[in-house]
Amino acid sequence: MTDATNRKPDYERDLRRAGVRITRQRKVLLEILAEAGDHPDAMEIFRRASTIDRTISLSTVYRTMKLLETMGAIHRHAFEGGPARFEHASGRHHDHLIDLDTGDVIEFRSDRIERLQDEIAHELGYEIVHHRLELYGRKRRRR
Amino acid sequence: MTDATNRKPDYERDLRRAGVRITRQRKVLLEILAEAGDHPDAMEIFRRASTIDRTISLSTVYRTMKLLETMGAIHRHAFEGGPARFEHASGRHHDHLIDLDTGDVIEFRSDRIERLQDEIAHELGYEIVHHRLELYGRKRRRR
DNA sequence: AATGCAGTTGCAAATCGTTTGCAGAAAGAT
DNA sequence: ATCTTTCTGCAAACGATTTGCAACTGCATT
Repeated sequence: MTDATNRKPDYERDLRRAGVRITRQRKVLLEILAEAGDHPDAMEIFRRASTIDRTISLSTVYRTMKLLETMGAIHRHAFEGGPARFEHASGRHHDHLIDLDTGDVIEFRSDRIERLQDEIAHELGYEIVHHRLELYGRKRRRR
Repeated sequence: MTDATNRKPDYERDLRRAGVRITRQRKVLLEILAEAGDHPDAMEIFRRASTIDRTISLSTVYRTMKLLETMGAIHRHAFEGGPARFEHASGRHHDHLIDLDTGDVIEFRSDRIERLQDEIAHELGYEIVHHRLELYGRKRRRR
């Protein structure tokens, strides 16, 4: 349904289409999400937004994230039980490798793993709705 | 190191060995964890413990879970960003399939997936310390 | 069995991340 | 320009978890 191949998705159009208003603060947050190359949490998004629009509130960040999530525009992660971190849902599905030393998040995908997951769920009598695969590791000492 | 094949691990011995005291409340909590076939959260553990020992406090549940976790005696999960849920670490490693309708947690394991994960991490220049694979799905309509 | 002390507890208060009630502000249709 | 409805900021509420503290208790010692 949603065009998932575009580099920069037109969130505003989606929002308009969903009948929600395009407010100043939503524009700012959308912009930040589109530009974010990482996986910021609410506080970090709030900080970034504040530099553009001093009046934005943390509540609005949370409310907007929830809105965008239910619209399927972003994904919410909670690595290691930490605070929720967000990323735009524009690209292809992928999983995450978290660098335990730096906290960096590296994206990857494996069709073979996806296929195996489906097989397993199927064997157990289930249909997968979504899944979450997180690898936690550290850089291999380069010898 | 730790005997991972036993049905019922001797937590008490491990605790003693680690130089921590075997208190009345720890005995109760250990017992509950050993018996739990599910993945209870702190409040649920507290409830179960209360039926055995009326004086146990929720703080002690949390403190003990943290202690056992750092000892490697239990694992902590946070499915879908919910409250932490615990399980004893005695058995073999496994992943989880969460039934979205009932909340049931089904354990499974796949050596093939584990192997693929290692490969992927390796390709990215990483060594996996641990990982987390959660499948969220619903029972397949039996036709 | 009594003693001593560090480790442990229950309680209440604090903390963290997140949500919510409310009155005022501002989209967007008319 | 006006109206209706949605949205906002603020502060207070919230749920899960942690912590400070004074009282208590394992347990090693006499």
